[in-house]
Amino acid sequence: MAQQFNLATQHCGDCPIRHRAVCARCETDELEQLEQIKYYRSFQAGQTVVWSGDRMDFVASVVSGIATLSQTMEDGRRQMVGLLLPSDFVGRPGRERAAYDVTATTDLLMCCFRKKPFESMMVSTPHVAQRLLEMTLDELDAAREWMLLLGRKTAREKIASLLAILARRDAALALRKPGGRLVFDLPLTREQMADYLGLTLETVSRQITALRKDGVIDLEGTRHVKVASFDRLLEETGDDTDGGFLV
Amino acid sequence: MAQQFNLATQHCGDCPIRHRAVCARCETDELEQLEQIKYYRSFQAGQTVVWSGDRMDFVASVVSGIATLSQTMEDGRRQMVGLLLPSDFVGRPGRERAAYDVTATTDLLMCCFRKKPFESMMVSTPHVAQRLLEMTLDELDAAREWMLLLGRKTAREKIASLLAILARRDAALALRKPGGRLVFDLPLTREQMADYLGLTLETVSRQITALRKDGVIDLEGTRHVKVASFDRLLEETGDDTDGGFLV
DNA sequence: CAGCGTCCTTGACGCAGGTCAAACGGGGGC
DNA sequence: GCCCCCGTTTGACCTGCGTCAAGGACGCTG
Repeated sequence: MAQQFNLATQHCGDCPIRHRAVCARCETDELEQLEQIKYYRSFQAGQTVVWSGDRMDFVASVVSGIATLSQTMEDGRRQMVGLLLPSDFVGRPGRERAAYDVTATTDLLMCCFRKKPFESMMVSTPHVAQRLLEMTLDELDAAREWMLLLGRKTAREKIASLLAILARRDAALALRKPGGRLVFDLPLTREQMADYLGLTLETVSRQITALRKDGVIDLEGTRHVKVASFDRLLEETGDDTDGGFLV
Repeated sequence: MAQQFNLATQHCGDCPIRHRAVCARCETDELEQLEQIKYYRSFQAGQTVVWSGDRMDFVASVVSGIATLSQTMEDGRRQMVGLLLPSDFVGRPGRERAAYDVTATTDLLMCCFRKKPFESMMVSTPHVAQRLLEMTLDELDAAREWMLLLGRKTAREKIASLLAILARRDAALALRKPGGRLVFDLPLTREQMADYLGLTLETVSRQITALRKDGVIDLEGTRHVKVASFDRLLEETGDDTDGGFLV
């Protein structure tokens, strides 16, 4: 299912996320250094990678699959605060314990770096630190976009926004433009979507049904989505349609 | 009102945010470099610093006063996505245009760096880049905390959380512990609080009244807050009371 | 094939918070 | 002193989404 790139003989040069992950800017000698402190770990769909508050002695890149970051309140209310896709970075140099629950929502392969030596590399090899800064700034922008969604959008707009993000990402992976018709699979259950959007799973289900009835999307089974017109979907997100995306 | 530190003869060595801003880690020779590309700008309460989408040829540190970052939807719904206090950083190296509206909510003094030379320094002086990464990671954590608030907290919990943050920060500036009784002024109008919390100003007003009636806070006029018991306030935020704060 | 578990949908109902409207209060200008 | 403006409070009403509950679709196991 996930591209099984051989765990015994992995070389960074062959890595599918080589050009987008935290190592993107590294020269070959820097890669060799990274190679010495890295190891792979894989998780099954549904498994927890770490619990918030746990000691965490590595940082990592997602190689394949999808993971989530989430926070839980004492009474069980949960909010997802990050959706990690291939090439995304997990963990914070200089921090000893995980600040969030990290969960594999699909089968997941992570490229882990031992924290201590990684922290040294942060100082010695600027290319790693530079790339990490860039990625962190992107994440901050995404988080702020998400704050607008959580604070001000209606349930329908939230669903449309999530679908638009997933569609865009899917198109990006397949190197297509998200212009016309799109087809993709939802990588999240209704409950996970609800946790992402600050809704209940019932509301998610109802709004998806509504978007289907209104012809914005088409569903085959419960996860397979067809978007007839991406522009139509965008109209439903409440975002500026015309305004170009920065980034 | 703001500590008027003389704009004509400013030296980084005397700067009130010297030890906490993006320049915190710099040695004296690095400071001298920064000094050559910096200039001060001040804004009156209510003024806009930049509009989202505007060209922005500087990055900056807040020296004194408070600024906000916010996003606005076409129909006028607004969400604050950042509250900038002294030492906080504004702008993104490598980006040409502002991604958010930046507004001065009090009289504001900013230490601006011309973007081009600042970007060169990012490469040449690792201390600047390191500090910026650290600050950005902190901001990302704060943003994620805020996502939990926006997505899952009740109106009362939102208000209590905001008050707790303001109280904590005020105590930090004054070098006191937020243990017992606290007194501070709200730096935001009810409407700005609403924009921060994803509420309407009416709901903010009602919940503040409710907290006052329940003896959690005490109000003198409309902005001056007394917190009898910080622990009591924390109970109202919905957060883990016991759990230590990471950071 | 029956039985079960997981995920999803749908309906009925209630309430937290949004909307609309009116009025208050304090500070500044004249 | 008076007026006006802005931020704020309060009330009455409404509605979007949450809650609770039931049932359907699908896949897995025995």
